[in-house]
Amino acid sequence: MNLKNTETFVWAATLGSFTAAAERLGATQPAISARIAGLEEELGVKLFDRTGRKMQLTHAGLVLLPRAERYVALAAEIKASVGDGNALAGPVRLGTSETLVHDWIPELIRQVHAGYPGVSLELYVDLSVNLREQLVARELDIAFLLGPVSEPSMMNKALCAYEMVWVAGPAMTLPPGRLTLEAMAQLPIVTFLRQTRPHLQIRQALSHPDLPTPRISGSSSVATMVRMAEDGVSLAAVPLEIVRTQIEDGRLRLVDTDLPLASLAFTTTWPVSPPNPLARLIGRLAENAAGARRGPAVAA
Amino acid sequence: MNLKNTETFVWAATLGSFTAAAERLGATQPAISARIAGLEEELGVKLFDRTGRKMQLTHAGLVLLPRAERYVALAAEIKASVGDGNALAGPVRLGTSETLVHDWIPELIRQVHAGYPGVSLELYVDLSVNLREQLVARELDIAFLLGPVSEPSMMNKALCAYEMVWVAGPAMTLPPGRLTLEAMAQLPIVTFLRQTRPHLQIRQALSHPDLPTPRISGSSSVATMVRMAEDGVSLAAVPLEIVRTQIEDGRLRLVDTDLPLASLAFTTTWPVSPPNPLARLIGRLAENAAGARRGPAVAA
DNA sequence: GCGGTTTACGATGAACGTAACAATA
DNA sequence: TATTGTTACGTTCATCGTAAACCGC
Repeated sequence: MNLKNTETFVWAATLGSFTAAAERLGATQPAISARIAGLEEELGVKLFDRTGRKMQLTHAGLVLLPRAERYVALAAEIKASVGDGNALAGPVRLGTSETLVHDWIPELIRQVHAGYPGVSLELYVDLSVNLREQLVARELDIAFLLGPVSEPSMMNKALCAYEMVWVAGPAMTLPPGRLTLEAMAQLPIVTFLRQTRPHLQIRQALSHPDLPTPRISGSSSVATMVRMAEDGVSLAAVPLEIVRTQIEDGRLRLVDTDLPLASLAFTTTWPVSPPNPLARLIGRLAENAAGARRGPAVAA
Repeated sequence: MNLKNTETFVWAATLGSFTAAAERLGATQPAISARIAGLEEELGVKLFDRTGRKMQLTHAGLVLLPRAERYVALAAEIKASVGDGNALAGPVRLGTSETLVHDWIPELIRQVHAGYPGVSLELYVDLSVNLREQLVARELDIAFLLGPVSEPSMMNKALCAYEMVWVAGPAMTLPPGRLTLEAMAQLPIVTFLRQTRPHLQIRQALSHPDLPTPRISGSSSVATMVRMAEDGVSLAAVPLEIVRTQIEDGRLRLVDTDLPLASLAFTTTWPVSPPNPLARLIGRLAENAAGARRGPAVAA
């Protein structure tokens, strides 16, 4: 019961391909073949049915899979509870929305590097829709995104929420008082990309026959959005937490509008199988990092 | 988390000595040192405190031990449930009372060889008192003995019971009717060795000031006892099951006496730690073998 | 000095990557 | 023909046993 062979089996069974498992595990495909063959020889049973285009688990393989997952998980639990930080080692592919990168993600990375030197974080910053796909394809081990992801194979856990606010630069001339939808529809607006929830919400609210066609631009970069607002180019819809310092020193000002924005509720999302203890560790650390830096509670 | 290293740790921790673990695992002592060192390096913690005369588990070692036992047990469970008979392999040191060797032990050995070719049974036939000591010293993995063994580290399970009977050869001249204690005390008697329960029971019953000094001889061999009875040399106290064929074909006859003997209640006994799945397997097979061949139920 | 552990070292065997081969659709 | 898994082979690394050194009683 070689642990490496067992882990390889779990990945090959989950991904349904030796080649994919080889990529995931950073080994060559023949090495995966050899590991599975070794496991099959040790147990005296075939685990995969190799006839046909696509690999299929045999009955023995189906019986083994949940046990192998427990075996791998137990090994990780031992390393976590008995070993020092170096015992838990390996790459973790972490996907995250950009918003979080501007808040507590750097702190998380610091904590991981300090407490678990063996863990190498691979950070993939992308839109939640893309992160979702990558999770399903097992290209990510864990992600922080606008969730939850409604997939039976995915676990979700509420992580943190951000109040969305309208901001403008001091140079921008605005009508006095609260902005009406009519007034907003005439202003250039910048927020997240089209595929995101805030963007969709704004577009829906302002897409009304009685209103002029709104000019909403999407940015993949929070920094860009903030800069455009600071320069007076656009009204911007952004998380309050991200622009808190700019508001405090006057580079941006809050704008009251008739269009209150839903807050951004992030979740930690990860595949239930194969179990990835390193990913779970990152998830727990993220809870702390997010909790410590989270702003005041906000209604959804 | 190499399984072999983990198993080695469990044995070294249980036996409190690398040398003892080396003997138990069929390896040299430096190999054990290397395995423990490998585990310590992988976990980044010391598991044994080597200062002083005798090895001592560190805190980390104490935390690891129960987890390592679970790890080893899970690996064995996988082999048993997924693998074929060859997956479960290794030596099992089985201790047994001689009585059982004359009944169902050969059948058990046949079953093990047929169903689990990788398991090599090492059979140690000895008195229950000695088997008990060997179990405590972890020199046996499992034993069938006159139990139970009252040790916190031992598990006992009732296995089978044998009705004890008095038999004599056809040539022996006996007073008519039921034998009184007085009559018995004048006859040469053969049964198990002095340290055994039947021997003690008979000696106690016949050691009375009003009776002549009984002549009780003990034999380490059931075959010898039977032979002595057949030849008319002695009255013999033996398990009915062992002499059933001799009684049926007239080589021995049952003798009614005023001294009814307690039946022999055997238990399967094994150390709870380290967990030995192979030993448990043998124990379960023994239940079947003993149950299938067990004679009629007998009062204690 | 003695029982027991670690260190040193050479040999055996396991695991990997490269490359060539085989099979399936 | 393209994709995927297997076989062949040379290299590298881990593990073991023998032998010697080390250490606490």
